[in-house]
Amino acid sequence: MDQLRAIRYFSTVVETGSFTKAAKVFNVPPSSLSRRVADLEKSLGATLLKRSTRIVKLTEVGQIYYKDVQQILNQLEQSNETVRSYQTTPMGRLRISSMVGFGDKILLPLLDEFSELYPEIVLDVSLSDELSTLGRDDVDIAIRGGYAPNERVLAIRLMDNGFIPVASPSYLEKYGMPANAMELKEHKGLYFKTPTGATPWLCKVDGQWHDVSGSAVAISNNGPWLARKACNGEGIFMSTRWALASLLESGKLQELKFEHELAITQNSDFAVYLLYQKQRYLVPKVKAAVDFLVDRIKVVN
Amino acid sequence: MDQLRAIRYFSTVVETGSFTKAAKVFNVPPSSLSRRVADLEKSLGATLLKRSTRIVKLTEVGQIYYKDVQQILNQLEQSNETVRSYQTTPMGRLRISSMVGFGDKILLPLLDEFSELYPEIVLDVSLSDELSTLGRDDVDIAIRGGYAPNERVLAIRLMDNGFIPVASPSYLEKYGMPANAMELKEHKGLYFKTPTGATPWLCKVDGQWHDVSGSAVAISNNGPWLARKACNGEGIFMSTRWALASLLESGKLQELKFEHELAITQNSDFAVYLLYQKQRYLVPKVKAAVDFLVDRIKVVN
DNA sequence: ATCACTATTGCTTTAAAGACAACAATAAAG
DNA sequence: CTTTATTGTTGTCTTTAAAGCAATAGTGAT
Repeated sequence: MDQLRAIRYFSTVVETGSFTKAAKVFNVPPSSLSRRVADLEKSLGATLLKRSTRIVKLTEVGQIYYKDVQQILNQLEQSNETVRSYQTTPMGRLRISSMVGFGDKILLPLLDEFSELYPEIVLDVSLSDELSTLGRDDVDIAIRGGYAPNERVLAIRLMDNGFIPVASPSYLEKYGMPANAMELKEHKGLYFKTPTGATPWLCKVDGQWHDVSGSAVAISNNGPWLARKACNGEGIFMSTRWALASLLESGKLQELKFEHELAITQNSDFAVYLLYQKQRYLVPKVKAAVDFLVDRIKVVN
Repeated sequence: MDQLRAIRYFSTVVETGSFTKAAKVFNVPPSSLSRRVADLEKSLGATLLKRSTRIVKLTEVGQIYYKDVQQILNQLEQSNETVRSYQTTPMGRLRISSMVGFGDKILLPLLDEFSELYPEIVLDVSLSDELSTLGRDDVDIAIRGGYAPNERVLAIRLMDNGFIPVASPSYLEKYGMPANAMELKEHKGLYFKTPTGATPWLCKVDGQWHDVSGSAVAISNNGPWLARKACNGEGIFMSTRWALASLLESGKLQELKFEHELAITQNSDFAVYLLYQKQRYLVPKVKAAVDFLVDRIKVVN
């Protein structure tokens, strides 16, 4: 029995929820799928699917097996691709996932340039602050802030990701420049929201963390909108230096500096990391992109 | 093409270093292997094996592919086993790996009892302080001290693994009881050696780590031998409380207590962990062993 | 230079999967 | 409650792919 074929059949039967639909995917009669899946079940000594003429659904073991097998198929496909593309020019679909802010400000402009260098690579970019699981094989390269990678995943520190407090000159004129971090509590705040929650204003004094957040004017996961509000003098805003760079340069916002530095998490090592599966570095398109991004971003930085 | 079969052929050709030898493993003529491997290479568009009539060896890509594929075969086999053994009585070979000291003192006695409970399980126990990689699928259950598991691996904290300093009454009579941790520097030391190196005497005072190791009398990875030396009054010894329990109880050794606790690593969370792949918990033999060990050790503790 | 062994190739045989039609079962529609 | 359309399975035939076997060519050791 061709177990792999049987597994592929089983897998798409699960996904389409029907033997006939799955049969169309493979351009074979439904009877083939029925037979192969039956073979597979026989060889495993367990029924994977509960069938009726109208509905097909997974049994308890079936669910387990489907999950496992899904991953195995992915890995096999990746290994095949690694070998197939070995020592060829970079080409094919490259799936990149990035944090929204970083993607807008830094990644996408770089990728335009990258596309010119490697026209045979088709970029498939997803911007999201939800941390996709990576290693679960749905992405070639991921860019995340302070993500703890597992052993199969390599992390390259791209740039610092420290948050700095800023406000517009008009705001500071109206409400005064806070003399120290503690005074921030009396100010108005525009808060950036990550998937793990809002980002408070924290300050470490004598080894002790203090929450110095002011009253909230607005909370959002949309950085530019908050930045505009900050420019309008609606409050103090904390964001990354790179996201604020242009506004700082034009003078629309200015950085607030304190004796004790601010942060938005007690985790000290807040940085932007580029993540990829280390074995995938052998695939030319992945290697090209990793090398390119690391080089460019480290130079800029 | 039955890719899986081709991969299995390829894999054992690599392992036996010969098409003919591999053919005997499968009870098929060598020509079959030759053809299937050739098919595989054709489908991958790369040569995996450099053949001459006398010698077969992997190409560069071949090595990569072999490694990947090995793991995939393992995972598939595990998934199949999971389904096959689903809801059967615990049976089959159970591979356990443990640290030497813990194995001798605690694990093996418990396993004797376990064997009586589950006579159909064949135990395959390896004691070693080298941290086997686990998750790389060569072991069902591993017991390790302070191992950082990856996401696929579940870690259950079994018991504390803090090191305590001990010495024989005779030693203390001769050299005096050290009044504080710093004085240890003037004493004689018996040092336990882990695969990552010897274990110094460390002491945290006011948030600052100090090495308070005394002059070395002996260094070994053999705990009992060092313990005997300590009983002979040859020096101060640091080891885990559970390893020293009987000697402490009999009074042959006594614990040295200081205001500032000692440790052998700056890592605070030093404990004995039981590790297993979480999906494997569905396999009855693994579930039986994990449940048994956790229950028994937590009760004792 | 010969010899023993090994991988490959051509051809035949055998086994397994695909194709097609008929059938049985079930959920929705009237 | 019956009909109907759809779906999964089963039987039989066809096609495809792998196994078997014998012969060949190449290579490292004697």
